[in-house]
Amino acid sequence: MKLSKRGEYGLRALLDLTMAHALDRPLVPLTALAEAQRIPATFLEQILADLRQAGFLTAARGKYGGYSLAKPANEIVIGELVRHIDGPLAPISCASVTAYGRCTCPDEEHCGLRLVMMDVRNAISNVLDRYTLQHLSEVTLQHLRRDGLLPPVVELIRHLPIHQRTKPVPALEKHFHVEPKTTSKKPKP
Amino acid sequence: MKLSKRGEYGLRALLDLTMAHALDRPLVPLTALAEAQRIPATFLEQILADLRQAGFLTAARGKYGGYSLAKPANEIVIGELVRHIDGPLAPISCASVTAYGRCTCPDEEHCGLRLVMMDVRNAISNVLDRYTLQHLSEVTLQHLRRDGLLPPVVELIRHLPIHQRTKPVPALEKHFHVEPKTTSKKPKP
DNA sequence: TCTTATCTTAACTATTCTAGTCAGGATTAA
DNA sequence: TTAATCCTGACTAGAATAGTTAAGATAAGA
Repeated sequence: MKLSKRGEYGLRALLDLTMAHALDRPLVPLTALAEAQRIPATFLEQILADLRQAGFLTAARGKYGGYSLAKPANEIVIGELVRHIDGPLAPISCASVTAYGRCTCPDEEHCGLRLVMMDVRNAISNVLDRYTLQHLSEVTLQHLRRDGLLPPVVELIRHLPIHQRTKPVPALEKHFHVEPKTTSKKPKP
Repeated sequence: MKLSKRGEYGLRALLDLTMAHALDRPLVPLTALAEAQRIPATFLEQILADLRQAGFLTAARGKYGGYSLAKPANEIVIGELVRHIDGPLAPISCASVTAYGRCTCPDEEHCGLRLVMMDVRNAISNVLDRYTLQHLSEVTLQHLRRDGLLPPVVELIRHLPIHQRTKPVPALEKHFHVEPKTTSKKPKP
């Protein structure tokens, strides 16, 4: 019934990212996530690259780049993350709702084991599909606040400038071709 | 969140054994279990040997030998079987009740991931620790009866003589729930 | 006693999975 | 131009998984 290290690391990193976002640091470099959670950086790189390709994250390259959540934290369900990283929730394939497959049992229709495993599957889903990154972030931040602490990852990126590279989504650019912006000069105060 | 093949095969074989017992065939040779469930016999041999050493089964060697449950089916809890074969129910060690171990996370005390995984662990336990082989056997037999069938394993051993090598089948225990025998002597009528 | 059916034990193997590492490249801010 | 970042793909050591193989020990029945 194990969650893999990949899964554990991925979730921990996303949780840090969510908390950082909640504290106005929506862009976090991988190194900070890896250091805060003591995850081997090159391994985490793999994991986050995968989560980006799956649409959970966005990344900004280059100096002062990093990762951000691709959607609001309350739309990222833990169960979906676990399914993406570690596969179906059900202990055996014939008990899976989202990824049903026949098991090797000769008579699935009458199988009492299948019934109990379907109950297990639903019990897991009732937890993991109920909560989002938002929930985990809130409860963790609340615990930390009670002890007067901030998430370590936020401490680690305090010194970095806040770069507004998480540009406002260019709604019109998707519909029109527009010339690249000419550098308009700001009047100095 | 997977159950291993070992776990699946072990549970299927035990369930067959329980149903056979319920139908007055408490002693089943490995070959019948393997054939009925389409499990490689030599692999199942390994699994049952382990379950015997763990005290869930007894074995009778020699001709007309086989395996039997070592205790009444209503005392063999599915969760314990799964724990024995596949390890703790909790997805990560820091969420385990019966086998707690620190995970690699730097701040377990405030970890929201741990909380959700403890909920998952409890949800799994609430299913697997509630049901016994007796329950699974009953529901499976009921399904089979509804379709006018017997468990294949029982068909497979019909031709074998019933050898009273294990303790006499306690006829009344099937009809009444009786407490495990205590050492206190009851007055004889 | 001999044969046959059964469990016992231990070692062996092939494949896949896990948990990473490593090298080189592309992109961006300063 | 340089430093900090993400990107991609290949690589690997070790463990786990799912078995197989071989040489016994035991018991029933002829």
